Amino acid sequence: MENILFDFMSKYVSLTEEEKNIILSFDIFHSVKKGTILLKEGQKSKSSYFVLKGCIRTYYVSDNEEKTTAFYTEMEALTPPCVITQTPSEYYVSCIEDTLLTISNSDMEAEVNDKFPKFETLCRKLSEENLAKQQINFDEFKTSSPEQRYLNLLEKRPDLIQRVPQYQLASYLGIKPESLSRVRARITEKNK
Amino acid sequence: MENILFDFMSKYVSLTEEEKNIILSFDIFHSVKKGTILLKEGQKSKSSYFVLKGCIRTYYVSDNEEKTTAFYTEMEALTPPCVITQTPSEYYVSCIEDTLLTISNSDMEAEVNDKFPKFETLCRKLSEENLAKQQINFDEFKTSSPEQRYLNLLEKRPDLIQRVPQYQLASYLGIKPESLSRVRARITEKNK
DNA sequence: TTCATTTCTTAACTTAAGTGAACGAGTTGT
DNA sequence: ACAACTCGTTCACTTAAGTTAAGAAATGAA
Repeated sequence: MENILFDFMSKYVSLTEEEKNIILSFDIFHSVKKGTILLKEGQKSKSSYFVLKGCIRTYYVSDNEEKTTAFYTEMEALTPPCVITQTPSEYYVSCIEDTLLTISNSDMEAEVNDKFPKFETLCRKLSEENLAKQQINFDEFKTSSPEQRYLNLLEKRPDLIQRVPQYQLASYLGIKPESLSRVRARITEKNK
Repeated sequence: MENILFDFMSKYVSLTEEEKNIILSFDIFHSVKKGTILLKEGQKSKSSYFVLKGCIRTYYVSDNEEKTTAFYTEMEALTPPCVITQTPSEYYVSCIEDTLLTISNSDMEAEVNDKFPKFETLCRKLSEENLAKQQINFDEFKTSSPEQRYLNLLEKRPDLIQRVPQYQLASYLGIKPESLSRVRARITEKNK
C-alpha cells in the first residue's frame, strides 16, 4: 500500500528511507466505504486526497440537483479549492466506490515543506503538472460539443463510463442525463 | 514597473533586497506590441508569462478557425502546458493589446528554485492557487448555460467584454459568434 | 423473493445553439 | 477617397439540448 504511494512520488523526487518514514509517521492511509462523504458543502477543511484505489467525485447541490464536476481515480490527487482559500467548501466530495486513499492535512504539509525542501519540490511539481492537465482539459471541453466530449471521454477514460452512473457522467459532460442517453443512442446508431 | 511585480510577490513570500536583485539580474521585463505572437503552435518553449499591464490570449487553430480558450490580464500568470510537458505547443499565445509583461525561463526558475527555497515556495503557492481558481472556473463553466456564462463574465470580468473582440469572447464562452450576438440581444431585450 | 427506490431510456414538445448567407459599420491600406 | 477586409449582427433554417412525463430496467433493503 505504501509502495503505491512511494512509487508515485519517486516520479517527482527521490526519497530516502528516513523521509519515507516521516511520511509514514503521519496517519494518512484510509480505507473508505462506497457512499462515504469526505467533505460537505459549507464545511471548512484542510484535507487533501490522493486516490490509491477506487474513485471519488466532487459535486455541487443546487435546485435540489447534484452537479458532478470531477472524478478522481487511481493515482490522482485532489486539493479542494476551499483548502487553498480557507473558506467553507462550495461542494461535496464523496466516494463512489470502496476507496483506498491518503488524506493529508495542510498544516502537516506546511510543516513538512518547511523542514524538507524536497517535499516542497514535490508539491510544486505536482500542482504545476495538475494545472497544466486541467488547462488542457478545460480547453478541450470549451472547444467541443457534448457528443465530442463523450467520444473523447470514451477514448481517454473509458473506465469512467463503466464505473460511474450515467446521471453523474452527464453533468460531468455539461449536459442533462436525457441528453446523454440520446448522445449514446446516436453514436451506437452511427456505428452500425 | 519592478514594484508591480514585487508587490504581487510580497503577497506570497517576503523578499530581501538581495533576492529582488537576483530576480532583476535576469532580463525578464518586456514590452510587446498588440498583435505580437509570443508562442506558436508546434513550437517548443520554456517561457512563462506574467502580465503587468495589458492582455494576452491563448488560442488553438483548427479547421481554419481560431478557438480562444483563455485571457490573461493584469496580475495573472500563464505557464503554457507545453512548458511543463516539454512537448511542442498545441496552441498560440498572442497579445491583444500593447502589453507589459515578464517572461521567465523554466531553466532559470529551476536554478533559482534550487538556490532559494523561498522562490520555490512562491511558485508552489502560485500554482496551487491558480489550480484552485481554475477548478472553480471549470466547474462554473460545466454547470451553466452559455447565457449564464456570459452573465457571469459580465459580473466577474466586465473589463474583458470591453477590451476583447466578440468573436474571441464567443469561443471563450464555448459558443459561436452568432450565438453570442443572440445571447446579448436576448439579455438587453429582457432588461427593458 | 418481493417491493420500493433509483437510474436509465424513450417520446413529444420547447428552446437555444449551429449553419450559411447577407448586410452594414468600422478599419486598413493604397 | 475608395476598395478590400474584418467584425458584429440579423435572418431563415437545421440540429441538438432542455423540459416534462412516462415507463422499463437495475439496485437495494426487508
